[in-house]
Amino acid sequence: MREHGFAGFTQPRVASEAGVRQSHLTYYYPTRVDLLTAVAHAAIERLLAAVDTIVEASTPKAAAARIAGVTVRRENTRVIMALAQVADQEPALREIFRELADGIIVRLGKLLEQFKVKATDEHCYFVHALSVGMAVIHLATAREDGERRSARTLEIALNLLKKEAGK
Amino acid sequence: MREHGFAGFTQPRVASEAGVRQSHLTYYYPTRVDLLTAVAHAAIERLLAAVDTIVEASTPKAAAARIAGVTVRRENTRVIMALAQVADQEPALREIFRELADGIIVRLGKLLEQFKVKATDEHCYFVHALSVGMAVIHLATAREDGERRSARTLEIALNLLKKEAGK
DNA sequence: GTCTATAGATAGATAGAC
DNA sequence: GTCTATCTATCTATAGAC
Repeated sequence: MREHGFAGFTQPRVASEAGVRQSHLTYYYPTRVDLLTAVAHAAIERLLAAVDTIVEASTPKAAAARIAGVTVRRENTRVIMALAQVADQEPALREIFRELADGIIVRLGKLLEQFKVKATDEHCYFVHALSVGMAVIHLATAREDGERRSARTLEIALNLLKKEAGK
Repeated sequence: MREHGFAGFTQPRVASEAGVRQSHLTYYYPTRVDLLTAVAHAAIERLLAAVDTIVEASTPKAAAARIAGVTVRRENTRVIMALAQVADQEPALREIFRELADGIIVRLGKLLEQFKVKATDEHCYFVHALSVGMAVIHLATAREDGERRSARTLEIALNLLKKEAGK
């Protein structure tokens, strides 16, 4: 999934990568959705861990750079995006994505508080959505200046929030 | 694609919906990518038209509401997201998405200028990414308060930009 | 030029061997 | 419990009929 996205994620391929027969894979994951659910859990744990390292940033500029770094990891975006599409059609995965979203909001809350920025859920959601959007746009357009652009835009956003809080 | 997303978009289904045989569909669109490219052109034209109606909004609040309305049209997001994933793997579609991104930036520029907001490309990109992110999060989580949340967040964002410009 | 029968490949799932 | 041969469904693409 990291390489070929949703379309490339098939039982035969996964089995082959894992060194087992496709027919054996279905013993552990009887249906395709079972397998996707397991992948979703793993991917989300990974992503939240990445967000945790962002929270450690000490300045808004450093945080912006770290978030930008995550948004341009295309393999990462590819996986989450593929899973998001499954979530759109599968209630089980949707639940996992709600937990992911909540987890990110909590972590961003800590980050913003650290910078003495007003950290309501709405402000956290704002930063979250902005980051997701940049990641998706980067995946689809693959522009070379993606990371710089993301970092600059995040800096602008965090600064705006800071000024808002300063009043 | 509007209903079942990327996974449901197959030649047999499209052909059936169109009232022709699958084998006939391949006469007009020899390969799957040809078909996807045609769909991308149509979807993007549609989306830009929607953005055009947003630009007509006379107040930031009205604009926020209209953008929020677009972000929660799930069938819409489903299509664009599916195509974005194809773009990730197909250079031909990537080019189309770059044009889409540029088209949106231009239109948002007009919108922001209308509100006397500093409308650099970066500020437009900011609003674009924020909107994309909200749409994707809404697709994956399907929360009921999605539209209100989107509208509120966009209002906050536009207000922040306005204050920035007021200085 | 328009359309279809058919091929060729690959997907996901199951019944059953060990 | 672990693993596989095999079945069925479905997909994309082509060669060729009209």
